Amino acid sequence: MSESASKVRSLSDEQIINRWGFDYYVFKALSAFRDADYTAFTHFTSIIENLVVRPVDGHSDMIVKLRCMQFLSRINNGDKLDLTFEEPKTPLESALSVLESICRDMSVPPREQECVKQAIIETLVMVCLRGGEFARAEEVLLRHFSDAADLAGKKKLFESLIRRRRSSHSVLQLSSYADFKQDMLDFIERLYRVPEPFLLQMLKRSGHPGVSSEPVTSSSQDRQKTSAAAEDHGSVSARLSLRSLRQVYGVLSERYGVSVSFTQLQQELEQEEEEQEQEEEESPELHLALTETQPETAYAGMTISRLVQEDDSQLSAEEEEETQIRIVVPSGPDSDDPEVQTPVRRSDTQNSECSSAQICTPARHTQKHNRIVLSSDVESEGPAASPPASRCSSRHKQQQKKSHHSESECVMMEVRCSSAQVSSPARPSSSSSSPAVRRSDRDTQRQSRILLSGDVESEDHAASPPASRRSSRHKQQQKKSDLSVGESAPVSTPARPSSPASVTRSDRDTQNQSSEMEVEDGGSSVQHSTPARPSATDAPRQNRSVTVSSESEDHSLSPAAQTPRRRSSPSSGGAHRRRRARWQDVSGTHENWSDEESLFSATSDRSSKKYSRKMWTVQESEWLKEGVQRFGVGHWEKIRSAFPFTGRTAVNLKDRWRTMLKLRLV
DNA sequence: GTAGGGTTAAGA
DNA sequence: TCTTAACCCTAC
Repeated sequence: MSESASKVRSLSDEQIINRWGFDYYVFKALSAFRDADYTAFTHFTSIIENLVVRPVDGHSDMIVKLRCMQFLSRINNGDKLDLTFEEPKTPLESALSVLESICRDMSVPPREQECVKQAIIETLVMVCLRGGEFARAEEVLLRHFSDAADLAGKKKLFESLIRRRRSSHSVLQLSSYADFKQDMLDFIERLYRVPEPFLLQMLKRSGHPGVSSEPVTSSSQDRQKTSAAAEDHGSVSARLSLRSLRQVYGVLSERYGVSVSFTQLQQELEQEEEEQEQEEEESPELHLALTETQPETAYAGMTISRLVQEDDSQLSAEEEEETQIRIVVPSGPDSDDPEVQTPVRRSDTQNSECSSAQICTPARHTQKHNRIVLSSDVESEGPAASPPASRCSSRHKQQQKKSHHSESECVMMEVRCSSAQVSSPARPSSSSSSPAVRRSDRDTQRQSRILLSGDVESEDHAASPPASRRSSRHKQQQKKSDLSVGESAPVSTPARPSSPASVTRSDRDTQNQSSEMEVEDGGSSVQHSTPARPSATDAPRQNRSVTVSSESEDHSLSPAAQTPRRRSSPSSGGAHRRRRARWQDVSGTHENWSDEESLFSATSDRSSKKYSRKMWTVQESEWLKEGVQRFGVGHWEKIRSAFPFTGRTAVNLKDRWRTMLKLRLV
């Protein structure tokens, strides 16, 4: 067998399946974008974002796809001037950077490149003007706007509007932002046509009725489809004979270069089943929960519970039960928003004046509501265009809800961290990729996230001085060993009130564990070599889960995960504690993933610039190594833009390289 | 943009 | 309190 084939064989089931999932969600995200269902788009990018922190079989076009997603995410948020993907750039400026990378990686005709660039810049100027940000408009105009003769008139006009502080002008209304988004999508699609994903093909081949690669058309439809798909999935698998499955697998695995044999998979499956059975003995409900049929729980609780069940076999039975109960409770009257359901659609905005504020608000609302949604599992979207005032009221609502549901939200965060990492459809993207889910003990970052997600919680989380942070950290650490994960509420300090954020620590840890994404890009896959570092009392990952499987063990050996900075609480007691200990053990640090790390998510609040530390993931280190191989040491900027680093500067790369050299990792 | 020394945050 | 990875600052 060829080397690559054996490499493929060495891939874990998770890597392969994540790759399928990745392809699928990229496909869906593009479809959603095409249908101007930007809410769904952000949901999908959020899923992708979470997916890629898990080990993924990184095939050749993965980076291209990631770039496209990055680009569209920035475009999608381009009318929100208060968001940033990379400070201090506006989303559209970030889009320009991504565009450069795209153009570098793929052969884009210079003419088209220039056109797209110019379109972005013009739109950015218009967005600034519409939003009354004249200084910024001027800056953009000076810094980016082409001096080409044919654009001189337009430039002059913009200059004049800036001078006169005019935020409305016929020119500004000529094109809507929604049109612009679609133009950018056209560009991406011209550049790279995403093939139909393997999973869809599988589903089609299974003869499953109603399966089409048609894009989602609206979030509500999406919901229906999603839930239908979820329901149907069970029946499909039930209907498929082993023989036909083997045939389909044969054909498709050949096409997609998956050379894990069917028999091998079967064996693994059997093995897993055995292990599952063992687990089942310990937590029979978990197994039950994995079935599609649900007890007559409220609708609202169902999907979330399934999410929990499908993914989080780490949850013990008792947790499971508790989780379900808690999730269902809040899905009361205020769990949905009647005024919602109006995504920004192209048709809507075409005729409208389409001021940036108008465009902005829905997304914000979405982001805000998502958290609620998450706990109620009723997807809702923000009102199409609500004035700031209504935002405020909705904010209050949110806060009220928060106080009511803080407990359940805690659970939700827990749910997310273990199960919904990859799959929560209700999870907002951008900021949302969870203000609260991310590193919570970073005031600045939390603050920025919070701001981004609609300022909902910002008041509660005023930045605290380092000292208090430290003390709160200590407190947490003290409590850590006593607290079970879901009980984070008591962990409250002025700096860190009891909120989902407190849970995020463990959440973070999980993410850390999963952060070492092994992209085996093409043939150059390099499993990260383990540095000879003492790995403390690495409690074995005894709580193996269906999702994490033995993968995580490999990862735990990675440098990032192996950093001695762990507070491994002695694993004693119930599953809570065991799991927690495991997270702590493999996490390396709770800060492996920070806000900026999200591939598609924006952060905001450029003002609060505080030193926050973000550990390097194995994946990033791999990129760096590859970059150095490709471009040579010292070309940090080139390397940075050649890989989808997020939140990393060239200097960061240089520093990391220095550290890697020091640690003899290279 | 990069190199290299200094500083800081956070785990041991 | 020590150690160290990540980050900052400044000179080039």
